[in-house]
Amino acid sequence: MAGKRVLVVDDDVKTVELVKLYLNRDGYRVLTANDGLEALRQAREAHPDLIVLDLMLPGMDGLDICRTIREESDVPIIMLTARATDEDKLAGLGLGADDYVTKPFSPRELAARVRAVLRRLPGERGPDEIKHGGITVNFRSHEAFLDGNPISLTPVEFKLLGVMVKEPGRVFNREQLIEEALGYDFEGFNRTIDVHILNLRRKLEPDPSHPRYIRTIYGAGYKFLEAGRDT
Amino acid sequence: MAGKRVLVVDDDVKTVELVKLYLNRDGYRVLTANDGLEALRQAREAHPDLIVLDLMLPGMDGLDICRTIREESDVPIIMLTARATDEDKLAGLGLGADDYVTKPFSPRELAARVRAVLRRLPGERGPDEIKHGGITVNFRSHEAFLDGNPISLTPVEFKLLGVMVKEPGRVFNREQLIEEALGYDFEGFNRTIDVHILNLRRKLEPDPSHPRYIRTIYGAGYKFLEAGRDT
DNA sequence: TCCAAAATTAACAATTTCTTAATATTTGTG
DNA sequence: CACAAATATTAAGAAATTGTTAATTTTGGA
Repeated sequence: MAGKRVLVVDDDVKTVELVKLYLNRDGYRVLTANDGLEALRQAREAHPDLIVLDLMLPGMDGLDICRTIREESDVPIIMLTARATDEDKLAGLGLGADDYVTKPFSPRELAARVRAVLRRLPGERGPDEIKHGGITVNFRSHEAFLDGNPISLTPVEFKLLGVMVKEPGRVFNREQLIEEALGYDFEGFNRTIDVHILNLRRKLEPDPSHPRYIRTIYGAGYKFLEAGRDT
Repeated sequence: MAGKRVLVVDDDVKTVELVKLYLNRDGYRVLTANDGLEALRQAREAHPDLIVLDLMLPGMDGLDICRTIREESDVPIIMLTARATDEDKLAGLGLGADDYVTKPFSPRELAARVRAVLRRLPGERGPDEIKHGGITVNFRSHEAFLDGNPISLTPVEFKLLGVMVKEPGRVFNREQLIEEALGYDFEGFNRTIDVHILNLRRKLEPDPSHPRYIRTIYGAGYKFLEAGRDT
């Protein structure tokens, strides 16, 4: 993951610079363009891994740019717009935008969305079903099982488990879990995660006070234990 | 790393001199400015590696300066301010400040933050796992192993070992270890590190009284022995 | 709109870790 | 070898983190 390239297109230089700053901080290489033609040129020549595209552009409309780029490649696009109507949203998504951010936006949130879109890129989507130990998570049917028996999870619980189960052994801190399970626009208390973890454990741990699947890493976060390991 | 340049901007001459003294001591070359216009001129002409910027300036507001500088470069900025409200903090960070210190501040802490910001600049992060001799440190899973067997470390112990293991053979003095493992806002006793090192040794040294991995350098600090060396 | 389920927050308890201080040991030096 | 300075060790109290419960707010559907 050595510095993916992100093309940021907006006619407002300040906006572009602000976004660039935040993306740089996340380790991305940032290309910029201030109008539609320049955006097209960059998209064709540099083949960025993702494009952040303002809907309102001088000369050529953002929707046209989006459509044109879409005809030439599958690069993910995050739309940026002042308008917030559902029609715009649908139009943008219909044209192949992967996400949608309305102005004024927090650069922090945009950066989170860029991370999210790029993260779910490689290999499109993972397998429909993942098994580890006695836990089975089926993303297609949105079901979870413990030793073959279905367990009923709330949406947040399902996402939490899903995120951790995809990378067994990896420690996720609360901020990471919030970003994945509660959404990057969540502004609340990060210990909310604790309660969801607690509820998850009650549903899937044989002995919730001695967790076998979801382990706490003191001072760091939580992780789903890789299968077979018991330490 | 030959003397990075830091621009310090504050209308109070004493403050500037105090900060300059501490930064000089750390080996930085320090430029100074007492008002907004001078700050802008310096920023444009000298291209410093980092700017310490007071929020309250005569003539031009610090936020305006910050915004203007941001339009012209990606130089990291540490905000300095008497106000401490969350809105100010957000405004500053939204404008691209990299860190925030509220007055009155300890010059020691400011210097530490300058080091921290400059350190995380080259960015990215190292490998997920590092091995030396019988020691393995996995940053992804937040685990450490001795000859393949997991050893359970506290957060501070893990950070300490992690820092040293990344640069085997390098001596770290107590202040450096405190900055990395306890945080640059730590105000406590120097010798706290000794206890953590002791506890680390108990967990990972086959014979803690004859350390093989974490060696004491009398009068200097500690180092993680490079693999294969035994002296 | 109203209800039920879910999510979030707040408060307090339980646990783990950190820090300090006091004492012992080791190291370097004249 | 003796002395001073630096480091090691121990144990206890302080601080931080997490677990848990319960009350409140929000959400989504009938």
